[in-house]
Amino acid sequence: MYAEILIEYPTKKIDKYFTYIVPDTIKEKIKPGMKVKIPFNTKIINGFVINIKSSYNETYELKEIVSLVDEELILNDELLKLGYFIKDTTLCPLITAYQAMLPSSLKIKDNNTNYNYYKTYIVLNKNREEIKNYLNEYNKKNKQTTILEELLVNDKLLKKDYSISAINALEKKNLIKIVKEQEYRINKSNKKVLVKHELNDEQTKAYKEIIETKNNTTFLLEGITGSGKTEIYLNLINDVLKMRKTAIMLVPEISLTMQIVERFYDWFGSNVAIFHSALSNGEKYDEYLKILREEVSVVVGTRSAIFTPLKNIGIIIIDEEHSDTYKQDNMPRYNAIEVAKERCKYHNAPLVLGSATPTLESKARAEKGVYKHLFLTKRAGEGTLPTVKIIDMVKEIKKGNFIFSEELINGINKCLSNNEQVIILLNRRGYSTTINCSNCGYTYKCPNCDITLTYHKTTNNLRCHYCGYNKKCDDVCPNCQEDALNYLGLGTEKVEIELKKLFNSARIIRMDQDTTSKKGAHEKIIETFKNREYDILLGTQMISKGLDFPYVTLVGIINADNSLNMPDFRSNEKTFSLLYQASGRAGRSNLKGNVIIQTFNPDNYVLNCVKNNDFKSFYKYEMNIRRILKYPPYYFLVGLKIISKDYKVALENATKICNYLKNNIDESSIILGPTTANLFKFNNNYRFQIVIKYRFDQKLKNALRDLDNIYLNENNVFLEIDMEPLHI
DNA sequence: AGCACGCCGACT
DNA sequence: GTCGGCGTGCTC
Repeated sequence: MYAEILIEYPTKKIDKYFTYIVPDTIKEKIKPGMKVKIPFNTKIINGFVINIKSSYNETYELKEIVSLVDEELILNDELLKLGYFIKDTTLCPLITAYQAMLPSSLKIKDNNTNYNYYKTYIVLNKNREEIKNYLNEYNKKNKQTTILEELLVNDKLLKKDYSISAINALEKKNLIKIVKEQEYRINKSNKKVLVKHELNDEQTKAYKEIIETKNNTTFLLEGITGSGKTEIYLNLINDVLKMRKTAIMLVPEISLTMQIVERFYDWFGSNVAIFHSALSNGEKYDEYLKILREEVSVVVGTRSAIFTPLKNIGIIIIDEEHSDTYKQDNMPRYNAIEVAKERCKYHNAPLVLGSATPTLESKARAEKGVYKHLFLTKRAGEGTLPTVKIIDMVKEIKKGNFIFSEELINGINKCLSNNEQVIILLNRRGYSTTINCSNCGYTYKCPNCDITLTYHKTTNNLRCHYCGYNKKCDDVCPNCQEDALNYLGLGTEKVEIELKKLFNSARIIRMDQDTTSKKGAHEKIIETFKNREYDILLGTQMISKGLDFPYVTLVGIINADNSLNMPDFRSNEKTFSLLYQASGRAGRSNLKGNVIIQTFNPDNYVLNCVKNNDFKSFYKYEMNIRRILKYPPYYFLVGLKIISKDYKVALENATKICNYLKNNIDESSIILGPTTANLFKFNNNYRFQIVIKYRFDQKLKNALRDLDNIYLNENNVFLEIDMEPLHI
């Protein structure tokens, strides 16, 4: 018996099967999808079984598998097959696809032996009558008798809570015994008594349409902010469970996971497993085990939760489907939406994509009838859409208001006096975005990357937000030694300081990458703000999505131009969705909401669409641009990056690749470049970029594969291929 | 990826 | 003379 095995190393160079002899001792147990120990070259490493076969035709001598690593953790057939799909669509080494499917604690290269978590209990070793008799005869009170009495009430007690000498004595007398039980680190007991909201007409219609469709259909549920999408999801999953099937629900990121997860626990109790990056390895391991053991039927999680080994999937729901967190930006560069489609096809299950601002791709597909289009146009409950105002900051600055407009200041004051809450959004962290010298014009740049350094006042240093480089701040210009350094641009740190100056009685909390690095920090900020321990929540885009604070009546957006000016073909779309989502945080209860958008481009079409809550017009406008410029959804994209420590080598190879593509792909496809990549220098690597726009190209995939293979053996230049990139 | 092997330069 | 730099090639 022989096994075809993938090696744990995630490189394209050894992306192939290695054949090993299966020793008789594990013949009965070995299955595809198992992790094994194997000799490879000079070391014993981990491998992953793909196929079992009875003969081999290799000419060289084979080695034997050393041992199985875990008999319980097997990737099932569906997921094994899915690995090939990932490899084929993202051009990754097969092993990386399987690595992505496993929680970090179970990754193939992980050598950690045991994540199982045990608790030690004491239980009675005789029946109750015997114990009662014993207590009567004993007729004394001490630690031992207390334990026995408590054990008569409770079946088991945690060993660590009681005196070890008393326990030992009782054990000797054979009255109790010690038992070890495996526990899950996350334990949600049973469901709560539910306050189910009645679905309104629109919700009911959407819900019925989905639940009555018995086959693999993709739905786009386009519902305005606060229209009650989650309520529909919960009802759908509830029905799926009744049919004895399972469900996956994806959410974009942790900051909003907890609010949604709580509702899932309320509905489904211990039938839910959760996955997101803030869980510890042990927690992830436990949640994974619950799924493998078929103890849960609902999984809620971020991107990688799309790979959970649930069987008999009845529905997959992807909330906030426009979120770019669903695409992984390193190997394997998969998009969870595409993976979801594949899994739904396999299980013949519906896929629901939900958003207030779907991607243009999704909306276009829905309009073409590829997806079934469902709408929610009304806020559920009492909420009404907020009133949005655009403030011209050019005029405000003339009045001397550099950061906050008069209108915003008044608005905040009004909120504070009404005991309502405010959210302030600024999509940039740090104190100031650049420091430059007004004497010689010097600007601080990262020595490793082509990017200006951001000044952080709390730590008094300059940081590169890309590679993490940081240095202490100087008092004078390092170039001309003049005391002429200017702090330009605005970050959340500075806004926080200014807010505190202006509203000294207000309680202000800041939420950005710098205040949420610790485990649980997200939840804590959201929780305390929800409990109204703070009046103003200030933060970057992480505060814009999905959160539900009934007492927020004002959302202020500072420097809305920030994201508008990003050098990316999606910048309009990103801006619209960011501002629209942020606006949606206001007025979610019976209190009327207001939104103030501060900008230097008050006439900008995108901003005015946000103002009018008009996704339709924005969509039409942006589709026209995309059509003219031949971008998605009219064309598909491939992004190639050519990376080298040596500028010349990078450029030469980029040009070579471009020529290769011109000769080897369909002439209807458009090749752009080579140009310098968006982040031209990153970590001391020079980066060039080629973009391919295509519609139907039979030759493209092969050409890309060939290129990929050619560049495997290059040591000083790397080729990175990104199929359907979100950013170029 | 990780490691052995091998071929050159600059040290006690 | 030998230690160690990293370029090359192989791994069932």
